[in-house]
Amino acid sequence: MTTTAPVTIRDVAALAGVSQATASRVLSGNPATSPESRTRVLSAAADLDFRPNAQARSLRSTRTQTLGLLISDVRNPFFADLAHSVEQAALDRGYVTLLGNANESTDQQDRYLDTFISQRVDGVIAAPQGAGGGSLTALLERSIPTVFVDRTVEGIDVPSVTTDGRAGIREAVRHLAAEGHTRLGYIAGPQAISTARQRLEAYLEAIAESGLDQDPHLIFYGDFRSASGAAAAEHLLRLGKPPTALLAADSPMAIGAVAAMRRLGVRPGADVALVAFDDIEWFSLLDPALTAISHDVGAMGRAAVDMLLQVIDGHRPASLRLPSRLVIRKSSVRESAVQKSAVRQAPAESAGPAGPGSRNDTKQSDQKEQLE
Amino acid sequence: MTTTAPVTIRDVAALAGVSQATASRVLSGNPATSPESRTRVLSAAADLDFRPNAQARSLRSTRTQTLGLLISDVRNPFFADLAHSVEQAALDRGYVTLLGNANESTDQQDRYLDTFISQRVDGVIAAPQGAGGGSLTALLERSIPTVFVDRTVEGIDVPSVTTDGRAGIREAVRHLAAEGHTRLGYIAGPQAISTARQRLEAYLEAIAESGLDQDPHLIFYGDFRSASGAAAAEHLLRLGKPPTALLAADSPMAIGAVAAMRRLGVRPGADVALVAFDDIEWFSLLDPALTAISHDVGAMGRAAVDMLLQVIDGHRPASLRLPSRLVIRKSSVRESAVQKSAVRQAPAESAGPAGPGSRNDTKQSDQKEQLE
DNA sequence: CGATTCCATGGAATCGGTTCCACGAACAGG
DNA sequence: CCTGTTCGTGGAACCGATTCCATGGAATCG
Repeated sequence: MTTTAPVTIRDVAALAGVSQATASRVLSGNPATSPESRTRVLSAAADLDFRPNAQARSLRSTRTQTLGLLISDVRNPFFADLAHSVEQAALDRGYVTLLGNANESTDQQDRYLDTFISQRVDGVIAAPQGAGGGSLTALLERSIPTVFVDRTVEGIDVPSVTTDGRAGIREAVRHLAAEGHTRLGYIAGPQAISTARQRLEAYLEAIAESGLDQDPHLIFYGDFRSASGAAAAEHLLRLGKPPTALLAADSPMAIGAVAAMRRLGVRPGADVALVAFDDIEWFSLLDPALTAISHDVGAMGRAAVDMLLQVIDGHRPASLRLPSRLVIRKSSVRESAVQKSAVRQAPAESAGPAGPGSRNDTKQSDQKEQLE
Repeated sequence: MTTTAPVTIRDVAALAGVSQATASRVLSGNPATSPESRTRVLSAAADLDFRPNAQARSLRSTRTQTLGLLISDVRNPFFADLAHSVEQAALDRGYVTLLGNANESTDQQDRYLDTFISQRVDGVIAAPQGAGGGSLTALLERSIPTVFVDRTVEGIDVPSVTTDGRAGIREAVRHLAAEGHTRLGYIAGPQAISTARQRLEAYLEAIAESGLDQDPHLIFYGDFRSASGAAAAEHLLRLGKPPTALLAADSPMAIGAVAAMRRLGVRPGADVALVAFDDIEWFSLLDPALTAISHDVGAMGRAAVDMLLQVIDGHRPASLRLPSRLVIRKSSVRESAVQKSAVRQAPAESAGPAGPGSRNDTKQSDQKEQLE
């Protein structure tokens, strides 16, 4: 338990027989160094197993090589995917990621943004919620490079990468209309969140366009978590004139809806159609497989990092809207029981590269194949 | 774009009419301050919207209020849950979490551990992999407080929170034996990881104990990712004498196995039984619902944080082994087609509080119920 | 060959907090 | 009334890097 004093750059310089300044230049890649001192410093650093103190470094240089990622919940598979792609893209460019879970709470969001400010992160990628107040303003007042991802905040003008849900939702509504549904139930997200507002708006437009029933009782406001999706399904399916199809504004609520339908003895697909916003790897494994509005989360995360680095470099990149599209599976297609059992044995979309097993292709790095 | 100089504690002190030292004492909660100067400093800080520079603070105080969490992949629901609980528990105690995804790669693990060292995190919670070499050793040589979670490394003696998989696996094997299976297929994890080794060992013991077939061809070594689970199922089910039940050592591989079984036209439960290690919220939503070995991830994360804080305080807490237990669902129970359709409408375990919709009860904080 | 540029280098200032230390005032005890 | 604590305070050192600036030697140029 001898607490040996940590190795500093002074020790490295001393061992290498050069000044502290030279050691620093070598170790931070400054070109103004002779090959001679370069080798001496590097070998001294290696001998001492020197690890520069990031605090000291960034105190002077005002760059931390750290970026903050604010999301609402890692347990939501969509955000887990997003966190993963952001983190990997950042790592590739030499940044580490500080992760903050707002837990769909504005207080905790502020708490994390404050932390990001104190930590002097070089930039922030945020899936924000609520209005523009609080620490979000503090962030911008300090002109800390920021980009929004997935969500935006009205009135705050920062570059963003979002999904254009409109196309997917319109496709979904048309698809359900084509299947003969006229009364759809919509499980909306919390209207404090931009994506929830946009999806609801797009939905309302789409049902008007397709001439479907616009009864406001068919809309239930959830909170983007699974429990509220369950409550929504129960409520909607117990209406006097229940809908024959449900559309959930995010995947956790769709999961909740599936659970509630099971409890109520309602079979998704056969009895009531179900469509989810956000496609998740294993949605195709449910029986019936879940129809979903899909978008490319990996691309979204990488684009957000690229964009943020541009902002850090002083540019002002244009916002990006990524497309969404409907992936039709069994949960929204009427069919007889016979067809159904046939389908179960060989589901339509499972053979191709879109199948669940092959979805890890974002980066086919080191897939050890097997070895028995 | 007027880049105003950031507010420092000097500015706060000047406005409050006290010295820098006093301002610092007030702002860091040092009791040796008069109520008089306390109010003056606090109001000055508020007026200027002062945010202390965490770098400067921790450079001098050698405490960063930051801890590093190293996991292998956030996209694995088990680790997402773990990350969430660790992060929340840490936040409650005033720490922020630096998240590192090793991506099941030792190189990336080292890269993140190096970052943690450079960032001078106050402690590290790691689900490690590989042998004890590399940056793991560097961490311990610097006596940086560390605890292992979920996994351990042979020969490295740090406190850990792990799951005792033995009981769950034995239960699972007995259950399958009782269902009449004699040839089980086992989808093992990579043997560089402690949990994979332990689970395999427990499995081998259990099948010997239950007198089941010990044919080594029935064991397939995957990599804890879904693609390898799919490969495993395909391989095992195409053997000359295929197994009648599969046991997967983690949930992504189980998901891959489900996908592969679908592709092969093999019905989980009815044709081949399937049991997964790690229970996931929506496993009960699959049809048939997946039998799984379950453990309390939230408790694991919280315990890891508690333990780490004790190590930081200079104590030497004892390691903790959390229990696992088998949750039997339809995927491992033989039944007739008639029973099956009845079950689909009201699955056995969905009514009670263990149902999927209610699984968010780890912390029933602010569940907005609904509002329509 | 002398003047000028180039370049690697070391000394010292610096980033923005925390903390050591000395000091003076207030207060309690004898 | 004098001594001994206690307590809040300010000045200054300090944490460990980066970076400004001056310097001297080598290389280049007229």
